[in-house]
Amino acid sequence: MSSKKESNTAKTKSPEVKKPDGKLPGKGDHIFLVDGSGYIFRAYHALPPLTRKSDGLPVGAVSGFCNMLYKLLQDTKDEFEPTHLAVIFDHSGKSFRNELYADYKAHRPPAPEDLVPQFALIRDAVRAFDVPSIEMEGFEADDLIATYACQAAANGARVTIVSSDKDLMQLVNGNIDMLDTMKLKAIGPAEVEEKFGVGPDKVVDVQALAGDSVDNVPGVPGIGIKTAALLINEYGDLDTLLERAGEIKQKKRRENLIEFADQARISRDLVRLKQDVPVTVGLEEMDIKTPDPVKLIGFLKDMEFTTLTKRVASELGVEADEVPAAGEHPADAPVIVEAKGPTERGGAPGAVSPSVEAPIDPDAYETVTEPGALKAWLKEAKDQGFMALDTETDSLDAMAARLVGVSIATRPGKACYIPLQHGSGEGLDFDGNGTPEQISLDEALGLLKPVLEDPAVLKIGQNLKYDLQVLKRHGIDVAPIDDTMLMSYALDAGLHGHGMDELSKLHLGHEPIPFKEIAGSGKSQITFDQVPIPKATRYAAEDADVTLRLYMILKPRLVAEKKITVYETLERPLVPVLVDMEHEGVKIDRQVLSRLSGEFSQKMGAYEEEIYELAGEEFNIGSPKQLGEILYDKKGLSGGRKTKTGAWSTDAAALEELAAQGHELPQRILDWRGLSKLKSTYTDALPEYINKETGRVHTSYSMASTTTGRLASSEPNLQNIPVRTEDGRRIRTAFIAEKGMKLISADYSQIELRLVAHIAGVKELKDAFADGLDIHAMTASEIFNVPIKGMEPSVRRRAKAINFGIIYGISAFGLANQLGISRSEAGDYIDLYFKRFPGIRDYMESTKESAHKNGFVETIFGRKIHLPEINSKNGARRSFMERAAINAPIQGSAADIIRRAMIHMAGALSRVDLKARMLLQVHDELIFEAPEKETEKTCKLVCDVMSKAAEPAIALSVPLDVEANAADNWDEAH
DNA sequence: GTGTGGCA
DNA sequence: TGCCACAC
Repeated sequence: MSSKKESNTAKTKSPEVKKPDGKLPGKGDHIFLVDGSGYIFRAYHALPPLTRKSDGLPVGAVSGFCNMLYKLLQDTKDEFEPTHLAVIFDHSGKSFRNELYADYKAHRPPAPEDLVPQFALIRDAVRAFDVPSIEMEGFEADDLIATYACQAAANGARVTIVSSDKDLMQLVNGNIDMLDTMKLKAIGPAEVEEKFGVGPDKVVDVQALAGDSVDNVPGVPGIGIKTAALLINEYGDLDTLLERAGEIKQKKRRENLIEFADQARISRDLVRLKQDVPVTVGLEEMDIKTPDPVKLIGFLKDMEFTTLTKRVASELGVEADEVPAAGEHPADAPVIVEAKGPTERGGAPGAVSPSVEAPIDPDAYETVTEPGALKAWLKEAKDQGFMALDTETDSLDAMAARLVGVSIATRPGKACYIPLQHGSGEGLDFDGNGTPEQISLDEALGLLKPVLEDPAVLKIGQNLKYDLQVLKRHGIDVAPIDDTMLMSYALDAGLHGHGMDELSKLHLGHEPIPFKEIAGSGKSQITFDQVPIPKATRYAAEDADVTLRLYMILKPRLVAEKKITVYETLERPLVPVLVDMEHEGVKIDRQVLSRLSGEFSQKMGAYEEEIYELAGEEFNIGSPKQLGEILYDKKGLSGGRKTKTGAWSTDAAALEELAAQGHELPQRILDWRGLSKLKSTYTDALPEYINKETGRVHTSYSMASTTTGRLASSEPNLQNIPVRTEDGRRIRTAFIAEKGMKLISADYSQIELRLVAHIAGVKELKDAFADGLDIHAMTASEIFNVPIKGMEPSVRRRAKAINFGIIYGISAFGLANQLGISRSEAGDYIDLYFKRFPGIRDYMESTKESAHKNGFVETIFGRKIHLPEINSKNGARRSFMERAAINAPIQGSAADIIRRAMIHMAGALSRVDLKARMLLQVHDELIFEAPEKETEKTCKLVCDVMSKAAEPAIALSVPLDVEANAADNWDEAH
């Protein structure tokens, strides 16, 4: 141990002090386990908000944490002679306790916005101190601490838990104590007894009875810590107490103990810490090491903690000025430290600070063809904790694409391309020596996998969902990730698109090499594996380089513009969820579709004959131009409208008008059109999308193509499968469950109207939803002043149209069209509606006003939707944007809620061990495939997760009702 | 109001 | 490219 002390005062870094000695703590050793999460919150709340001077990055909690950790290391050194130390964090997301009790910690508000980005920085700080930073998915820090404490104590070591969390007091015994560094107070068995009225071994029983409002542990009503201690001291333990509860004299207390016995037992399971977590980091890895001065001081300097930097430097005997600022944060973010202006350039010589502005030069990229070279790139990524990543494939279909190559960027301007399957096509010979030189696919994947799956290496990409999909099919589960496309979306939805080329031009002023230029276009287009490797390197490595540069611009903006929570809660975590859904696909019955297709063509043939007969000639029914001429010019039907291009309008509304006049031809055209659409778009097109390997259809969801936050589905679009007409619904019967499985469809009832009630604060609507009333009938009754009982269906229909109109930012014009009434009549309806629900008019007016003033609106979760043309001089255009402004918070909030539900769902299902897979999302509906035997349980869980999806971020003033049904096909389940 | 896709 | 039709 004395040698340790010497190394603690070593003057410079040397190889041996960095090397862990790997000694397992035993007799005579003293291990310190720091409750990192507790530390973070105390640091955050105890200190005034502090931001980094150069760029405003919030670093208050980081500063407090570093000071505490440093002080701990200093203060304890002489007093306790610690030999081992680790900092243990909660893993984000839920723990196994939510499985026991869904509401566990449900009252916890989300972390403050300016604290969120500091979590990763604090983990970096721990690493900079060369202290192990430990966390595990599914477990809380307390359980890890309990496991390590017991292991070490069993081995004869002394243990000190650095925390003031009362939940950890159950662990205290002769070998284990606690230290509250804030109050500089040691907590031993006596202190525990003072707090709980019982010894540490009975703390769990007392907590089980008393409950905990902070963690939402239910306990037994009417029993606090005092009473609980009294009872436990009298009866010995919880089980005996509950068995003999009948003996208790006080009536209410007796009744509650009997009624809530099970709840007390669940509470005990919640508070009892797990001591057998399958930890992956061993105690021997916690031996105290002297930090590497370059790493530690580099980090502190980068954070701009001047005082602490000086203190640490003098302690380590290093000149702080000689150490460059880290310039980036391992495992999290290469944050730009330098200022933008050219005058700020030319800092300390040798300081390597990545610059987004260094010119982009495709000739500078490296082609990696040797395993050794790949290893070097990956080592750099691992050492710095991040890399930009891009994959090249031979197809745009992620479920069919072959991986052709991978590109990596580690710094702006420093990027490489690793060709993997070039030239495998026939007759290709790029260098005249047979196939191109490249690392074999298997060897490259073997090298890439540990880094791409390393939780300490951040993978940065542009639309990474695609790359994740491809790599998943090659056995690699990439994590953690950051996505520049989604960052741009969280920041700038509505302002512009979020594709790489567009972002590059916009933010970097650089136009990336167009794909066309290397692969050609049209008929002569080649796939990427056929592109000569030098050309491929220029293109592929540039994409990784550009992505990294975009990241360095967009990531700080998320913090500065307070969109980090939107990104972290609604964008980033959805990526792996969608990867799984797309990967899973949905089963489609080919026979059903082909039968329908035949049936539809037969019917269409019959209609065609009839149509030609009525028209007096044969023509292309599918051509609006020809059709208009036949109907209006030839047949001379009246009342035709012209489109803005001057052609006759032949849309459904126009044809329906003609049909209503008693003409037969337009009705037949409508019938024909309906079938034609069903046949071409669905029955004929869908089978083409059945994947050869999986036999299922894998749609692709785009996360950043709507302005409001909705997803969009394409190739094929499974969000517009017919449901309205009988013929259309038959297409849904082709979507089926695997044998032994069922499809479950769960949808939100009236979610957008509920959000209107919540956002606009309309009491009558909120009450109606709370009471489960028929909302359209209720609206009709209110505005037309008729009783709900015995209401005419047409009256309810009108109210329903108005309700929809509200969601869309109603205009008299639109409502008139919808209901087939005059504009003035529609205007009267709207007036009536607003008179009855003035809150909605107020909401619309204030939304428009703020949209005009700010140029954007927001959802209830803070998602921003920009409306750059809201102040357009063109009146029609402006009105259009105003309606979009009214609709966006409603549609967008609903989209946010279902995104949250999807993100929560994956964990919720696996926690209770249900095998169901989420397959599809259709805006307010989620479709699952579940084992027949689990359908009931799955329906319940799905409804539960969906209806609570807004919590705990938002407390909605309306309930979110969800309906779920199971069946063999989608039509019956819906 | 928000999308995707087929067709001329 | 515009029109039309399907979904929520």
